[in-house]
Amino acid sequence: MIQEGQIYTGRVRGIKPFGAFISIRSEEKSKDGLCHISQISTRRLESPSEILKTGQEVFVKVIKVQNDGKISLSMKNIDQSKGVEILETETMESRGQKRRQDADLWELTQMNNAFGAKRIALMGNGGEDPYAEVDEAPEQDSEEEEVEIEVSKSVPSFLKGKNLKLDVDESALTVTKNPEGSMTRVAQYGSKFMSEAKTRKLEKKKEEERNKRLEEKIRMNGDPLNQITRPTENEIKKSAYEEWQRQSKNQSYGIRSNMSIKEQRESLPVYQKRDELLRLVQQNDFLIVVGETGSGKTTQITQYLAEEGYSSKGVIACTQPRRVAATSVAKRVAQEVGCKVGEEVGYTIRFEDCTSNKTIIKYMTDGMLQREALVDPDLMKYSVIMLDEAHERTIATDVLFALLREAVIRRKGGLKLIVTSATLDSQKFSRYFENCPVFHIEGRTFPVKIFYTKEPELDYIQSSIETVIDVHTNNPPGDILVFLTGKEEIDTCCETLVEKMSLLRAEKPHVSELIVLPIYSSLPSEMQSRIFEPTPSGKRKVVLATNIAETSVTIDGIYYVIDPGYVKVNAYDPKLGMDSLIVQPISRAQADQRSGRAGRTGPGICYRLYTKNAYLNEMPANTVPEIQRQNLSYTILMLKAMGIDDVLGFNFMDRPKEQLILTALEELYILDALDENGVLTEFGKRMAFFPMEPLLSKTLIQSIEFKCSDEVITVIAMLSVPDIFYRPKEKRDEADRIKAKFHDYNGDHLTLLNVYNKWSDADNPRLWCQNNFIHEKSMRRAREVRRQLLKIFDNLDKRERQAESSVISCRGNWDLIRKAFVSGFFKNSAKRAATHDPDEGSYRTLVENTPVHIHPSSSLFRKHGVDYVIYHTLVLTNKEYMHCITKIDPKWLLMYAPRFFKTADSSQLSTKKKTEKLQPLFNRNDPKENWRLSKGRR
DNA sequence: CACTCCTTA
Repeated sequence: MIQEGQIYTGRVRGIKPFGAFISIRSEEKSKDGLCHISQISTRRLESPSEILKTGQEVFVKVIKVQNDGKISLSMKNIDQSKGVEILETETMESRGQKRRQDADLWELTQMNNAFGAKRIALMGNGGEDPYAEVDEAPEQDSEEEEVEIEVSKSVPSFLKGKNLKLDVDESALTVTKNPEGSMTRVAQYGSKFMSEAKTRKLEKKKEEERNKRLEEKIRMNGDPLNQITRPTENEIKKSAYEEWQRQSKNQSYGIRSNMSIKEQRESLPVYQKRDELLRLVQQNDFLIVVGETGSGKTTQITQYLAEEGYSSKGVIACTQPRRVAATSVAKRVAQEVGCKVGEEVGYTIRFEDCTSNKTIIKYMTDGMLQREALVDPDLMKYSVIMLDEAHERTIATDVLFALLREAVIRRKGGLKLIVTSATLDSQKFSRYFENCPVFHIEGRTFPVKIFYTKEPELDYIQSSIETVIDVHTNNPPGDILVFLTGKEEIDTCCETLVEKMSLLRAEKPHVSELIVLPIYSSLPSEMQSRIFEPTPSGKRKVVLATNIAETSVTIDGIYYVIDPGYVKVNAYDPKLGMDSLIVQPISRAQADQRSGRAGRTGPGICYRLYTKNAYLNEMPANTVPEIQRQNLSYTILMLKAMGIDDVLGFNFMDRPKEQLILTALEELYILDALDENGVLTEFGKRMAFFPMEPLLSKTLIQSIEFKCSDEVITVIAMLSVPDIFYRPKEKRDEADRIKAKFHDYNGDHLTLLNVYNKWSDADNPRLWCQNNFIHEKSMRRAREVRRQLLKIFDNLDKRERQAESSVISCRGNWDLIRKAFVSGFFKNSAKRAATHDPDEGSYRTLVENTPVHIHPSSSLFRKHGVDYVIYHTLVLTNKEYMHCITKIDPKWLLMYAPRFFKTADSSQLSTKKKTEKLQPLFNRNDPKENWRLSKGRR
């Protein structure tokens, strides 16, 4: 018999990313003639493959032999040369030694089926491989048992003494400059017009349902909306085509083709300052460039640097916050240089590396350079890096600020950094970069006349609509751009404008036609591109846009901008782990950016639907940088992976609140990416290989142990793209019905898997998407993410010297997929509220007990018998909604997140429940207690 | 009964 507490010789049977499988020799067979291989896991900083080799003999201590024959092992404090226990006395241990031991602890994990249990037959002297492996069938879930679960977070030593509890005030978003101002109040209460439109819509729907005859009548007479838009749509298309043909013949190439590329380049404002700019670059390692729009900085500065010879010392890089910007600028510059994209001039974005060894000018996304800094912190292949559009302050740019600042200093003149900024914060930028000079290049835009309202507007939707109609009826030709906060507002405004215009034109036939077009990111791209069609003469176009039209999309021919002064901003609440989409007043910088959109093709006018006083006194100067209002766990993991341990002291230009960093650290600790001392674990290192949120990378790695990585890769690819379900206004119900065909009983993660599988099986994927109301673009993107993930898995296998691929299919055992997600997303778990709860259908999160709701788009919406769930994200919009939800068995929380959950206090349980209760409370920190986790699972 | 925007080997 194998004895507890004894040291045995074992043999390493296989090395896993986490640890190893170890088999133990024993004199006697176990009851069923089988001996178990146990899994041993490690938290060392080295990879297990660096410590152990397959076939190697090791000394292990048996901690526990269970009734079913399962064995718990440990290698902690076993002298591997002698096979004896190292006994230490407490007094000898200095604090430092203790710490090192903690970090080196070989942690033991009781093997169970979910973690890839294998049995080996013990054959005696039969001559066959005594270690031949026998796969054990995955255990089916036993019938439901009631378990009460509560959170039992332990605070790691590196976070002890830190204030992890937040004050209520602090957890809420406070970014407004003037919380008492009229704009803030309006933002809080919302538009009366909107809420009225909403109730009107609801009533309308009710009426329609009640009276089918009326519906038929409407159909016979024609829907008022369609009556107006349909004939005009054809007209637009026809005349737009004619217009386009006329323009492409004479005009659109007109100005450009008259000028040679050389002449065009020399006509840019930046050309006048070429020599001065190059002198400053030569004299300084850091340089701030304030380049207004139309100055030519993005396309020219890189070329000047290359002409000046900087390319001989390394690649000249220029970062952009968006993928399209990186590719389109690279194409333009390649044209100017006279090469193909990918030769001397290239670009690198995710999934697309269009560079070669000839490339000397490289445009890339800021996120891409951030990933590159992870591999090479000194960025040795670059001689100059230009952080373009830095005033947008994306998280990647902010991180690069600090990383590049250090890299430039370390490389002592070998690397130059150019940062572009807006006028407003150029001094701040200069101070941060060692008081470097600021270089101004004037832009080339047309003047924009700005009008303010005399009184504060109480309903910005209503006044936007009124202003549009006013401009249309009274002002000379020129298209209108209106900035609204979201899809719902835009749709309602579109409808109202079309209605109002038809009434107006019936009354006053001389009023010209107004073409109303919406644009927001979730609109399919063929609908989006309609805004670029030129306006037929004699008509006017009004584009209702979200802030997508501030930077990402530029529409030619806009002469009027209507700016109500609000945006929807995402503010992450670290305490609740919840994104909040809140309507807020914009910043002054943003207001200026918006008005600038009127002056691109000629002098323009901007109507600001707020007072000048509000602009000056209620609006903050700058938008709060993203790094101060997002979940930072991915960013912090990257920093840790770069060897930056003191993230609290990291030199951010605008430091995020300590709470935001602390909760990110805590999240990483909970996921086992950080150890007790806040040091990156081997597991965390592996997580950093994946370009995604830590919750996702943890799930991905765990899925190997759950033997369902193939499927989990697909689901995570689907989670990493924008919403795949398309819901056009007219065919909403049909779309919903078709979507329901994909629903899985257990929730949205598996629904996504269904969709992906059906899509990849389809003969004609394009047609399939059309028929099933699915965004084809997102699906193709998901396939790209999937491919990338497969590659990363492959690389990890090579790194771990794994012969077999760790991409494993669960072959239909989809419970394993849900279990894998529990092991990553246990933090995002919620429990159905008690049935007597007044708010029926609501849930409460296990971590903070926040009331939350199932989003109506979920396949679990209004489903019964769903008591425990995990969710992908929590977003506060109209309500606190969980998005992408999957039903789970609460026992899984105990099994796969044992450091985080425990069963509820036994005194609260009924006697019946007590007998069924899975586990007594145990000491999570004692490896000897780990065996309890899977006891009772038979 | 429902969605600001963007990115990441």
